[in-house]
Amino acid sequence: MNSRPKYKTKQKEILLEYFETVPGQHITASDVCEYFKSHGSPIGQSTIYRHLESLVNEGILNKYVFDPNTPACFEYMGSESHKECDSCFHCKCEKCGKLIHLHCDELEEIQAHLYKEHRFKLDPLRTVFYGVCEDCMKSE
Amino acid sequence: MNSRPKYKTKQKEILLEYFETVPGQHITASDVCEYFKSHGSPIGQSTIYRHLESLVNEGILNKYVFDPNTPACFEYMGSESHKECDSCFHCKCEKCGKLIHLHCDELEEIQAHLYKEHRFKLDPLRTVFYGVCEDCMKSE
DNA sequence: TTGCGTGCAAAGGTTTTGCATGGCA
DNA sequence: TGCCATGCAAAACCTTTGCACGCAA
Repeated sequence: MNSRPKYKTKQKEILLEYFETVPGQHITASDVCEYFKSHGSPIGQSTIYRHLESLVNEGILNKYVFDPNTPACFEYMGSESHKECDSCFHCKCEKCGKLIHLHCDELEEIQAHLYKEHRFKLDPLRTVFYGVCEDCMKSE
Repeated sequence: MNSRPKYKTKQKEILLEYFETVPGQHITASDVCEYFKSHGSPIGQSTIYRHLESLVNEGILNKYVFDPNTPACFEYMGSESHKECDSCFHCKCEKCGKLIHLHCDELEEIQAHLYKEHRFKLDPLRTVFYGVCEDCMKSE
């Protein structure tokens, strides 16, 4: 729905290359900024934000927001559609803030159930399960 | 984990009273601010934010964040413990923004599964399922 | 050459913090 | 009286926007 890129630029190219090296990881805008700064090819932060937005619109990245005043996280979903994470939970620990990927078929059942019984089409990509992770349970 | 209120103050009292009048609705911090300002008993915004945080920690309010740069929403969950919503999904429609309460035993199964198989203690009060509601699916 | 892409700087809006004052117990 | 709670103002924070310059086609 927003500006579709018409030119192929160096910045966009290396940005995508970077994300391809960190599949399944959660990256913030400032992570990206730092990365390119420390690699000798800095990219302006507004450029980064603008690319992140358009990549999200294209479905190449996924965006997660956990709190205001906390940077949003972006995850590379592959340029093909999001097959890999169709069966992937995202769990966020309320104690330590850790983000966990769980690959599990159970999610599909939940999805099917919500759809059949409650007429609600779950979006697994945006849904985050909050709770307490194993490590933090131990130290409680 | 944060400052627990020790004194009973007027501000806290009327804040809770206000939330009791809007069960199931989504209220932002500035909504609260405006409400009390226009009712002749303004409350400092920092006070409001501090109370909102502690009420969330007590489980009396639930907090939803949809985007950074967009105010967080708060929902009254009942002052008694959270019995009523122990078996309650919260589903948020990405299209129309509607919030849906679903009462369903299935959640308990999900909870048990996450705990047993993945060592993750789900917090149903903070977890929101994102997706598309029935009405919006129809009009798609 | 045309106009999109870039990057700096500044604005924008929400939330947090510092600190002095006021109020509960 | 002893602390906690309050509220103002300012800071902090991430993100967006304005605008001039540069670069792809």
